[in-house]
Parts: sequence; C-alpha cells; structure tokens
Amino acid sequence: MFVPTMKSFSNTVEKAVAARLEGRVPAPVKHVEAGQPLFHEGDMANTVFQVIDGVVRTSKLLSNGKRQIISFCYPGDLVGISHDQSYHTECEAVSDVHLRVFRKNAGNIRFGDDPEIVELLLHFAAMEVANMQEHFLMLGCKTATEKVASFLLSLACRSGVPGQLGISVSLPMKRADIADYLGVTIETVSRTITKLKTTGVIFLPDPHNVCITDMEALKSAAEKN
Amino acid sequence: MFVPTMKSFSNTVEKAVAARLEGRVPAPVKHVEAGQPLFHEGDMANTVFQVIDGVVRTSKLLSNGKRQIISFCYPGDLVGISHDQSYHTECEAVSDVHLRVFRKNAGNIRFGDDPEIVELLLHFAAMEVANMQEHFLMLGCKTATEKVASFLLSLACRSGVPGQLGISVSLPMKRADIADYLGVTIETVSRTITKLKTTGVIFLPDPHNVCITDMEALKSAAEKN
DNA sequence: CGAAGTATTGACTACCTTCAAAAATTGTGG
DNA sequence: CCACAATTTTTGAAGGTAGTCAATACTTCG
Repeated sequence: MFVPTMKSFSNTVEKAVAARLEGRVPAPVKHVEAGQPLFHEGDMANTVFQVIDGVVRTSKLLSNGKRQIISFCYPGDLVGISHDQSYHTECEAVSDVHLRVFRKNAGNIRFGDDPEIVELLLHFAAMEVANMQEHFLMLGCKTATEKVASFLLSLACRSGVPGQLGISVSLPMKRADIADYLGVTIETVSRTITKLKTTGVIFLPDPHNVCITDMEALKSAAEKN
Repeated sequence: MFVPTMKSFSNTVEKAVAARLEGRVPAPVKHVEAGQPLFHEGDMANTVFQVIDGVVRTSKLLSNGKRQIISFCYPGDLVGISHDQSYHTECEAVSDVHLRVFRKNAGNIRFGDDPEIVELLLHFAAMEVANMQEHFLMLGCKTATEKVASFLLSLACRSGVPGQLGISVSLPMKRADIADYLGVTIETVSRTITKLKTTGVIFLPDPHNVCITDMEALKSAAEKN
C-alpha cells in the first residue's frame, strides 16, 4: 500500500547519514551553474559529490533523444556512486549548486582509509535503492494525475515550508524535467498542474512555485482509486 | 544511447562479486517452493539471501491492488539488502529456488565481522542501482513493443543458451509477472509476444519457452526509432 | 480425464501523445 | 528600468497506443 507519508519521502535519515561524512575526509567545495553538467555517462567515475545547496538531476538518454530522469538530488544527497570505473548516468545542475567533492581512491569505490566510510556509503546506496523502488511504483502503476500529485507531495516532504496558504514548494526544475522524471509529456504535466490549480488543490503564484492549499485532496489524488 | 548489449545486461560481474561471499560467513541453504514468499514489505530485515538456483521476484504493492515488479533475481543475485530494520519490498519465489541464507548482525546492514564483506555489499548495491537505472529507462521511455523486446533480450543475456534455432530462453514467470515488471497489461504482453512470433523474430514452443530466431530484429525492436 | 488456472484473441474505449498556436515568463541590452 | 527577443509554459484539437471488458483456447495438475 502506497501512501506518500512524510516518512516514506523524508530525507532526514539521509541527511543524518550524509552529515557523518563531513570532516572525515578532505572535501573541497565546488560551484556549478544552473544547466551545467557535473559529469556524463561513461566519464571516469573518480568523484562522489554531496549536494550542499541547490538541486541536481541524474538522467539516462536513449538513442532517439528520449530522456529518463532518475533522480533529483537535494542538499545532503550523494551523487556519483558507481560500482565500476565509469558513471552510469548524466548529471546536471538544475539550479546553481554548491557541492562537497570527495575524490575516490584509484578505481576503488570507497574513498579515504576510514572503513566506516564504506559502511556509510553502503547505507546510502541501500537508501537510494529504496527511493528508486518508490519511483518505480510511480512510473509503472500510476496515471498522469497520480504521478504529478505524488511528485508534488514528495517535493513538499523534501523541501516544503509552511506558508500563509499551505505548504509552499519550490519547483526549480523545468516542466520538461518533471515530464521526463514521471514518464509523461510536458503538455500532460502542464495540463495536470492546471487541473490541480482550477480544482483548488494548489495555488500557483508562478510556474516555479506551488502552494499546496488542500493537502488531503492532493494525497487522495496521489493514490486515487 | 541505449543498446541492450551483452555488456549492459550481463551479470558476470555480479556473479564474481557474489561468489566472494561464499565461505566467508556461515550460510545455510534454504529451499522455497514456487509462488511462496521469502518475505513481505515491512518484515524485519534480518536476513540477506543469495539465489543459488531458480528465480525470485521482488515487488511493491499499491493500495488499489496494482503491483510493480522491481526485479527478477537469478542465481548469484542478492536479495534483501535494506538500509533500515525492515524490508521495503515483497519477495516471492517465481520457480522452486535454493537460497544461501546470510543472517545480519542485530540491526546492522553488514553481517559477520569481515570488513571486506561490507565493501562487497556496497559493490553489489551500486550494481543494483545501475540495473535499476536501465529498468527506469524501460518503464519511462519505451513503447510496449520495445519493453517486451528489451525484456526478452535481457533474459537472453542472463540465462539464454544457444540452441538449434537460436538463443533459447526460459520464461519461468507468468505473463502477469512480465506485465507488472514492464508496466503494461497482461493482454499487451501477450499481443506483443504474438506479434514477435508471427513476424518471425521469435519461436514459441510453449508459453514459457522462447527461441530468439532473429536476434538483430529483436534488438532493433528493442530500440526502434 | 476433467477442472482450474493461464494465455490468447477480439471489440471498444479512454487516456495520453502529437502537432500546433497562443500566452506568459525570463533574460539581456539599451 | 523598460523593451524586446528567446525560452518556457499553457491551451486547443485530433489521433494513436495501450487499457478494459469479455470470450475462447490452451496448459497444467490433481
């Protein structure tokens, strides 16, 4: 049974685990501008990044130009863990981002000499798997409306802040990013958001800011039927 | 660019890594009959299993009864790695299976005292992430025909054996399993397989055995356009 | 051999996509 | 700060792919 509660979408645990990395190994900070790549699929995977602020996206491309966005990474999240020599996704900054840079030992998935680091990385990878499993449910089982509603809910849990009219959520990514994350078209995303707006579930000050005015309605839209 | 080559679908690396687990920690063997559960979502995650022979499936359920199959696990694969106290998927035997049983230390994701075990688990989890990323591409970007063709190709790479008429592949799972793995209906899977059969791409001795008679045609069906 | 379960096939429908155009937003230079 | 161009988002109309409902054929197993 899928109910996108605070718990299932929360990243407080991620943050706690990721925080333990700080200070254990040297980690210079890097700045990347919105739209710019961090790495490409196939690049040598010699660096793991931790998002400090901003949002990055990982994606895979099909030969016909279609794109699947795998994940949006928020502050605390790790990007770039690979089991072999090369990255398996594209990765770009959605907004301007600051990142902590962890260099891997030559060819080795762990970095530094601290064996506990490996355990932290394992913990994080296992969490990533759990998050991806939720994403699968969305791609395979849900209608367009359910997908968009679930997406807004998950963002609300990650980065929503209480405001005058309800939980206020920033949508730093473009409609095309949302579409490619949910496996629908830009038009469908736009139409669905409009529908949620006209039915009074959300308020849309501008295309990149959503206010959830009826949380219960949004939750039921996310698991309708 | 997604071309389901032997490389992208091969599990030879998985097997090599998984093999290193053998003998390092006590691992009794368990037998589970086809259709029977190994564990349910929410169960205490105190065991990691390694498939010896047979096939198991992991899945997640929606409150409306819809199901998303996350993965089919073949010999060598690990099932049941979790970052917290409980399993995050359902898990059942597709066929009769033999499993190696690894008990975890209380609440700890690693088992045994060997720190290298943790590195192996991390390696495996990272591979699982890479595999799931390919699966995402299938769910989000592909048509029904492309999904079924890609699925048959991936099975061919995992368990196909050369035969008289081409690569022979066993389909131990039901049509409903394939449908829930690909995010389509049973009818669509059936119709698509029939189409591949009538166009001479595959031969179907019976519903659970496929012979790939035209590998190039199948590959192009998997990445058409 | 018969019953239950599974797979295939058919007809119709609906949701989402595609193609196209208008509206709104963002960014840039004067 | 405003104007204009480029990009992004929204909206509209038509069509197609896959879903739903229903019936038949095939397997499997007691």
